[in-house]
Amino acid sequence: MKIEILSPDFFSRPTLGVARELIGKLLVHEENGHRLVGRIVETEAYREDDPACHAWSEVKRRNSKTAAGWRGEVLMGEPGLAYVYLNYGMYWLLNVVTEPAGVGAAVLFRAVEPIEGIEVMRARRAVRKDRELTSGPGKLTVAFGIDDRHHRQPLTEPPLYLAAEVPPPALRVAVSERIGINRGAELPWRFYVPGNPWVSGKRDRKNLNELNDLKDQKDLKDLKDLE
DNA sequence: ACGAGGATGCTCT
DNA sequence: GAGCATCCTCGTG
Repeated sequence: MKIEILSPDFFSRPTLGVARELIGKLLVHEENGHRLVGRIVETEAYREDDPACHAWSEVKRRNSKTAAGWRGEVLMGEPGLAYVYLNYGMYWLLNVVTEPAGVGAAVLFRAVEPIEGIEVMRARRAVRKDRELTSGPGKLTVAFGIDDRHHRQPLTEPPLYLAAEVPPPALRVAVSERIGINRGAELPWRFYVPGNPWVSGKRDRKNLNELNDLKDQKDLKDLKDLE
């Protein structure tokens, strides 16, 4: 499999476009002599002007000097860095920082399809079906061995990085509202591969709107920067 | 098949 | 003390 590591330039762009284009890309972790590879099948965008974004209160407060030690400070940092945080006290969630430095935004990785190193993933995840290995944001970090150690690390170089498959796979991309949030819940900023078994949540979920149908939605204004 | 509830810890009020 | 970008188990039908 021929792959090309994504550079910081890829992430230094409008967040919705990055989130959409990350669908089909690869998440790779090289560790202990083995290589874990997953194809990204579900992402969510979290933008600075978005009440669900962890940079929201900080931006609203117009506190340009972010307090040292604030975990979300990296969101305002260089594109391509990892933002990793503990959610519900138990699960590390992986994001990649987007947009130029100074803008607080990121893309959350919600699901990947196992491609390589599946034995290691099975060993880390005590589940019966392979479909359960990486079909959720907390599941995939366990399967890939991602935790606090990766916070602030660049995802543009080994051992943990994002890459494009050459040639790229032909995948459909669908859009829906984001999962598990209250504020900003109506924004259609979740991207996924319709029908892929590793997409999180219940199967046959509603909202199978194809991306091309977004013209008909009133959120076109927000999605303008997908071009 | 589906829903309710518990585990568990950090952040903000 | 509440809320949280979750996951799993154990009820019930």
